[in-house]
Amino acid sequence: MTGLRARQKADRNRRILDAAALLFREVGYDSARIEDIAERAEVSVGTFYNYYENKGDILVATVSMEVEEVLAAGRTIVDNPPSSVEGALQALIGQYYDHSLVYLSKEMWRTAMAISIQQPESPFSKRYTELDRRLCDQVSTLIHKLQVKGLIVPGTDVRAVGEMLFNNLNLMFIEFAKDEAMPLDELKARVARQNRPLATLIAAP
Amino acid sequence: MTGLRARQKADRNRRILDAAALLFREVGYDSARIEDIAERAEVSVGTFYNYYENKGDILVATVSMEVEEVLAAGRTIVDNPPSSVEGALQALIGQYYDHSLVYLSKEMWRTAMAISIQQPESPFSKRYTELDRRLCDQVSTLIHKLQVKGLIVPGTDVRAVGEMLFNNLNLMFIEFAKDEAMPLDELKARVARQNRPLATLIAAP
DNA sequence: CTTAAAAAATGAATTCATTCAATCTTTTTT
DNA sequence: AAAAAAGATTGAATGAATTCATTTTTTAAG
Repeated sequence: MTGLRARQKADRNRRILDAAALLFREVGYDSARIEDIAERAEVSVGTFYNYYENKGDILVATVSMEVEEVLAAGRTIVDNPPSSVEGALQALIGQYYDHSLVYLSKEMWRTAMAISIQQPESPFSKRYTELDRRLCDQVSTLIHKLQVKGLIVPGTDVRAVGEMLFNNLNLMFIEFAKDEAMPLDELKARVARQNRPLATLIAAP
Repeated sequence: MTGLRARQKADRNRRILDAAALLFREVGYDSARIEDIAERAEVSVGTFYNYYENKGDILVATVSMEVEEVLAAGRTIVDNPPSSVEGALQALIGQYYDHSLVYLSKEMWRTAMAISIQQPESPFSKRYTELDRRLCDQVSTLIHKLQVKGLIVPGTDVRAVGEMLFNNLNLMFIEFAKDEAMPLDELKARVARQNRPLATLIAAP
């Protein structure tokens, strides 16, 4: 059986994470005070810092959980993709984007992305970056599957194409998060337009 | 002649900007205290805040000056591009990347990019975003010129291609800034590989 | 069961960005 | 040229994140 210490630790960690996620959603990242998070989690401020390096860290932890879900959602598309290059891409990317705002506000995304850029060495930033890499892989995998199905011209550098498509959809998501006024549909439409040339050109005749 | 007040204002503004740029380079962004910047610029802390909304703002101002130079450097390539799609792209992108680290450290880039994402409504963030847009336009312009020259298949959506190429080079630059160990050459090589499929496919036969 | 060692929790103290009411300087008006 | 108005500067006060010496709790040893 697990020792008392280990159980308490896991328990406190969860309480802190839950309290933070909730408070971020309620009042936004900036207005959420560490003191309040600590109070809700029934630990001291000092203890908070034993579990997370800094305020940003716990946001990135929250966001990472969301990205895990996005990855899982993407898997259903990759496992059974539409049979056109453009259609498959739109399905996967649409899945990503639709999931993105279910639990997180644009402000939370902005903050998490900013932190993962600014402090790339913190443990949770590394986790976030790793998740991005897996999303990128997922896009490449989709392209590869389409190639195996004969939908993409043989000899295409699948990884290069996947990376370019992913980097584009990722940067466009940053633009989307920066602009509170931009609706999801506009994001999708713009990315679809950007994808079209490449998608059309790599499609097997 | 300009009024005394206007002259003093311009002078103070320059002193603050110079002091900040220097201090950022000397000790890095985080360790540079507003109090020290103000002291070097021979103004009070309060005055600093009359000129810049917050600490991030003045970094983004510094970085923006650098991006202006990158834009100017890019113009020389666009005005007289190499006569192959891949070559032209590599020349322009190489110019961008080579310029990027002349005056700014990776840490300064990271911080500036993070701020422009996190506080997109601050005046200098808007300026930074605007400069990004102009860089993107420059890439599209290059593609367009190549198309006019007959080097790219007619009917290609030049803007869509330009945006995708730019978003890719931009995100790769973020990755580069996040990884202190990555050398410029690796960045260039990776982007060149990513560009190849699209560059090859849009090239007129 | 007691005691020593290790691991965690605690919150008061520190640090730094940011604010704002009071003061000073420049410009405009009479 | 004096007075009023407008525009700027100032630095002490505020507020929030982060630190760290001390205390408390848990585990391991005898």
